[in-house]
Amino acid sequence: MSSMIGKSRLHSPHPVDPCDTCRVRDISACALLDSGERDRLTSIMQTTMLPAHRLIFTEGEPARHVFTVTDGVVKIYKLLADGRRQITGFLFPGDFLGLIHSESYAYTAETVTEVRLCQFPRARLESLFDELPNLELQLLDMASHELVAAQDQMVLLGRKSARERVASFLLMLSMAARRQGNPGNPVFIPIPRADIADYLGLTVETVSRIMTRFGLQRLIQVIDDRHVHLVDPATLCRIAIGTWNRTGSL
Amino acid sequence: MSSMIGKSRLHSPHPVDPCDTCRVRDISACALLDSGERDRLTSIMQTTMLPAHRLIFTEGEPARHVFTVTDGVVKIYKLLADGRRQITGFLFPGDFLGLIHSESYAYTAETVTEVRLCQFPRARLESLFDELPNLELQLLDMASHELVAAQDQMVLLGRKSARERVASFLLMLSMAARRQGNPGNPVFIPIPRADIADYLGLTVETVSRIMTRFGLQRLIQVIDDRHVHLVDPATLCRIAIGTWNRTGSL
DNA sequence: CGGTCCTTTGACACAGGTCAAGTAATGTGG
DNA sequence: CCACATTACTTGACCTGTGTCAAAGGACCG
Repeated sequence: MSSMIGKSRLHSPHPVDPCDTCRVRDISACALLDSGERDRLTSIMQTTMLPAHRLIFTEGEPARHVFTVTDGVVKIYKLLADGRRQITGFLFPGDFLGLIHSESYAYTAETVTEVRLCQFPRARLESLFDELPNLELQLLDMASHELVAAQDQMVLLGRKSARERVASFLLMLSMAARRQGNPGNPVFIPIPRADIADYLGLTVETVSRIMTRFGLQRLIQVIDDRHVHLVDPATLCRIAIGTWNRTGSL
Repeated sequence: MSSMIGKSRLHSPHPVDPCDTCRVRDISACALLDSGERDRLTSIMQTTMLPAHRLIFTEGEPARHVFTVTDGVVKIYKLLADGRRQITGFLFPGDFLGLIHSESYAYTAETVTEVRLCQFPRARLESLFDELPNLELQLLDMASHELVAAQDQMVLLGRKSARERVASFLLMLSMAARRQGNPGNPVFIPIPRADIADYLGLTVETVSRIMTRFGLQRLIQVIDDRHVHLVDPATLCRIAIGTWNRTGSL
């Protein structure tokens, strides 16, 4: 059965305070837009800093803004009535948030670390569609990439073993770091075990046990809770994709 | 005029069945397009009939076409190296297939029943983007609905018990039937157990056992392999959403 | 110091997987 | 029409990977 770990702890109910906001720069990762078009975009956006463990918006809330993450890590999740939680994704700098074709958000978003966000009022963003036709294309592009990621996650959740899930997760983090220009190998894990568990469909205990086992098997070296050196990334990768069954004596 | 996200359905003058909003609709029936625009679309499309259990395209294959299902059921899935399979979705009439912003398909698509498809050459579809600006918006709409569905499926796969998954599945089928104007209650299950299992992240045996248990508990009445009467849909629904823990003596 | 939170570890339980057998429906060839 | 595969589904007995529960160590903090 599923876990119902620590839901209350995670809900610090402080929505975005507009007073925190101040206008800054952003590129918003739109390769399709030229500089004039980007200026048009930046003109309607607002930058916000949020501390860790802060709600950005909740499932069902009217969707008034769309965001991009410019710094830090955000998690998005859905809850079942009894508190079971599934984290459907982590967002890193450059990722888009709240792109939902409906009046209300379909999930809850919360900061994991301290986060810098760019906020676009949805109404004004949509009014730019006529003006910036490439914008829609860009959004479509993003949505279909998210869809691909979602399908990979369904494979992970439906068909992978716990070891395979954890291996996939470590490699995912490593790649995310590299994409941001950070070193991918001593992997920095800005995400607590409870969130990893709820992302992988496991319990904290299982995640913890697998990490120690990977350590004993010399696949990784656990530096501390938040830092892991990938000693044998090739094997980890084969574990992650489901080629590699030897559990070893451990 | 509706250049606003979500306008097509949510701001429509007619009240809509909430079930309707859960699914992507046929692109050529798209509300955003006028009849001339629809003609433009139909001019580049081709209709095909396929028998059951036929590959439509495979993961990794160059994505040359985009499809809509007009009749029958299609499954899309991904495989792990050792043959484990995760079905990431079933497509019913009106659903869109192959909407991928990349050179190759991200998953395999196969007919479950006999199927009628409309085929659009991707290159020609994309060249219509300038001509029919609403088309992109419609595609964005579809993609974001699929994304919502994908997130629900992640909750199911990551956090729901076997009973909860099977209950969710039966209700999903019932709603899909109703959306197509068919009776939703004696549910017709055009999908073999093996496919149900690979969709729910279970085994055939477990699916089978749960179905009989639901029968013994008078929640459903199994007419035959492919027909089930939902005797107590309310309880099934509470099971599906995770409110209802009594396993009963069975 | 004594709390609180996060993580790890151990002992144990159980949901669901595995393996194997049995039944029913359908098709196939003679 | 009958043997006889073949395929799909169910059922039972058993096993195992993860979940559950409980405890303990560290880090941080007022």
